[in-house]
Amino acid sequence: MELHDDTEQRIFNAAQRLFLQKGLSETTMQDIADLAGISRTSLHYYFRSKDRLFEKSLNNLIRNIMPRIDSTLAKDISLRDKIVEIATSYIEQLRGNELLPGFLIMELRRDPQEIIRFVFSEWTTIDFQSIKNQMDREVEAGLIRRFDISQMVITIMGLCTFPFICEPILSDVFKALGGHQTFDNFITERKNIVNQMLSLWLTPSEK
Amino acid sequence: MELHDDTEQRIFNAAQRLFLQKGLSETTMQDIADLAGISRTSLHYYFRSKDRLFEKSLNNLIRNIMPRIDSTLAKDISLRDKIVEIATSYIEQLRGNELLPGFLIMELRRDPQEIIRFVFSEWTTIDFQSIKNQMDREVEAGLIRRFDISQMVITIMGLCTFPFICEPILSDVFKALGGHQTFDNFITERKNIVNQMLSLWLTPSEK
DNA sequence: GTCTATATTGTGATAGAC
DNA sequence: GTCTATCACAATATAGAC
Repeated sequence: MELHDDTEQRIFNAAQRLFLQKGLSETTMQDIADLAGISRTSLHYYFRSKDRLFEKSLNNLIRNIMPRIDSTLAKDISLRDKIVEIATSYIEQLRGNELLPGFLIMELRRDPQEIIRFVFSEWTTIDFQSIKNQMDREVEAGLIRRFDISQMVITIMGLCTFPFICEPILSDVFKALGGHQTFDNFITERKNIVNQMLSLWLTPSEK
Repeated sequence: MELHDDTEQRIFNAAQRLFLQKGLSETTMQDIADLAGISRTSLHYYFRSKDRLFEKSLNNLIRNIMPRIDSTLAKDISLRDKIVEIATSYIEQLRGNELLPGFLIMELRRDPQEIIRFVFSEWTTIDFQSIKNQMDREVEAGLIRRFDISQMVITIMGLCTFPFICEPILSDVFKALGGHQTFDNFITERKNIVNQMLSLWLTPSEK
C-alpha cells in the first residue's frame, strides 16, 4: 500500500472506516469527503469512482478477516493443539478488528463470488493433505477424534466470530441476564470456553 | 396477519422475499412492484411508504429468527438435555429459513436498537431464574458444569446459524476441501456435531 | 489539486384521470 | 384500485475555472 500523498491516504482511511461500519450502499461519497475533510468532487480525482474506492478498501480489509493459520500448522505439535491455538489466536486477532466479521457477512450477502475468490486465494498456501495425513496418524494412535474439515472451519468461525457480530447488542444482553461484564471480559472468557469445547470434542471417546 | 385482498398479500410476499434476500436499502420499490406484478405507484396505495412496508415485513420475519425454547424449558428433563434439544431443534427450525440468520445480522448492523427491542420482547416469557435454580441443583449433584448464560446463548447461536450464513459459499468450500456433500447433508451432520459438543462441554470434568 | 457549477440518473412519493 | 404524469430530492459523476 504505497499511496501517493497524504490526502490520498486520508481519503482511503476515511473510506475504509465508513465502509467497515456501514457497508457499501449506506456509505455516500459525501460521508467519505466529510470525514476526510475534502470536497466531494475531489474524491474522483484520486479514485475514479466509488466502486474503485470500495474495491481497494475491500482488498485491504479482507486480509485480516481469515484466521492466520500457516505458522501454527507448521509447528511440531498435535493436531488438537494446532486447532485450539488457531481458534484462540483468531479471537485475539479479531479483538482489534471488532467490525470485520459483520462486514464480511454483509459482503458475503452482497457478492458471494467476491468472497469465494478471496477465500480461495488465501487457501492456496494451505497444505490440506498434510493436515489429513496428521489426522490419519493421530486417529490411528487414538489421540484425536476424526473430523470433517469443512465442519471444523464452520465451527471455529462460528464460535469465534459470533460474539463480535453481536457486540452492538451484547451489553444490553448482559444487563438483561443479570450479569455485569464488559465486552472485553466476555471475550477473554470466550477464549477459555472455545479452548475447552474444542479440546473436549476432539478427544476420542473411550470405549 | 389478516390482509385485505389478494393483491395486498402478493405485494407483502414479494416485499418480504426481497428484503430477506437483499436487505432494506438494496431493495427498491420498483423491485417489489415487478415481483408483485403491479405498478410502482400502486404500492403506496396499500402501504403508505417503503418504511412502513419494511417494518411490517420485519415484524413478520423476525418471529422465526430466535430459537423457540419455552416448551423445551418446561419439560421435566435435565438442563443438559434441554440445551441440546434447544440447539438441535433450532437447526431444524432454520432449515426452512436459510436466509434468516444473514438477514438478522444485516438488521443488527443497520439498527441495533430494533433488534434489542425485539429480543427483549421475546425474552419476557422466559423464566431465567428457574434455569439458574436448576443449574444450581444439578451442579451441586455433579450432573453439569456451571456455565454463563450469555456465553451459552452466543455459543448456541454461533454453532447453529453460521452454516446458514455461509451457505452461499459452502458448496464451493466443499469442492475445495475434496468433499462432495450437499448442503442438506452438511446440516444433518451438523446437528450431531452440535449435540456432541454441547453434551461433552456440559459434562463436569472428573477430578 | 481543489473547488463551483452542472449533468444525469434513480428513487420515494403525490396528484389526478379513469 | 390502478394507472400515467409529475415532483422532489439525493447521489454519482463530469466539465471547467482557478
